[in-house]
Amino acid sequence: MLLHLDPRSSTPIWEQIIHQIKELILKKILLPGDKLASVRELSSSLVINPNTVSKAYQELERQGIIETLRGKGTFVAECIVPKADEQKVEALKQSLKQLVIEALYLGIDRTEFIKMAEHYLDELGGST
Amino acid sequence: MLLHLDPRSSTPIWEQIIHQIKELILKKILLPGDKLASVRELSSSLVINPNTVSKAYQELERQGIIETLRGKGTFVAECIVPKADEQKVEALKQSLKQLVIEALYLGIDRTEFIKMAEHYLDELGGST
DNA sequence: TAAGTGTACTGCATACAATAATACACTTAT
DNA sequence: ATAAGTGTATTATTGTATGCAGTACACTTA
Repeated sequence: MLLHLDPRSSTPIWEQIIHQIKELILKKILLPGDKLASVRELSSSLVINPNTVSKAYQELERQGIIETLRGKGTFVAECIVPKADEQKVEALKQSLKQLVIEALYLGIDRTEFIKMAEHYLDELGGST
Repeated sequence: MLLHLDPRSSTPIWEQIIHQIKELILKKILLPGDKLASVRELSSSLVINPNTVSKAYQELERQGIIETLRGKGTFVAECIVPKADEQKVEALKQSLKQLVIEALYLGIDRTEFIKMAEHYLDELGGST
């Protein structure tokens, strides 16, 4: 589990952990049933507080992405059937809109933006 | 200037103001030279503190999107030539990557995501 | 002169992130 | 049984960011 944290980022550490674990799962580097590093292991290797790792794991479990067994550890859950949470989809659309606005102000044109999106969709298995 | 704020959002009010003004400019609803509502006007109509509006205007001016003349008011600047700020482009790519991850976990597939992106690019004049 | 601009500053309340230091409940291996 | 390793819970503390309140200043226009 090689995670790269940026302490100077404005996004909280526990969110960075969530993002990267999700990415590893989408890329099939972490497979269903795989054991994650323990709270104390990960917190020690990242030199952060155990509570911060615990918070990330709890949120991932709340989303059904990992499962935790007391005394045994935390594991990648089976492939989840994504439920169309209309509220979250709407929030994602707003984020996408903001991203498009920022891109246009950075001089990124339509084709370039689409190309970037396709790149990440391919990288993360968006067509599987 | 019809702005819609969400006090319960986690994104700061001053950022929400920035986002919406940028959107109005991209949509050509606000044109170069147009006068924006004054700090006190806008803060009064939105029922927020004048300092919050001032912070939004200052950031917009720092980005070269509006111009402010003391005692006269703030105005939409001339069309800016977007400079390819490599650092900001890189940050935007990371945000896009996160957005793709979230979308996939929400069950949004490749074609649907691309369709959403194209919609906003069209709406905001990404091909002009 | 008066009213309307943007700006600057202090203080205050609130919320969140992150840490520190413990303690608890459970599982596994010895 | 015991010890070590799991996740979890609690309390306290620190730092940072947001937002508001209040006030004051400098400038432009009528």
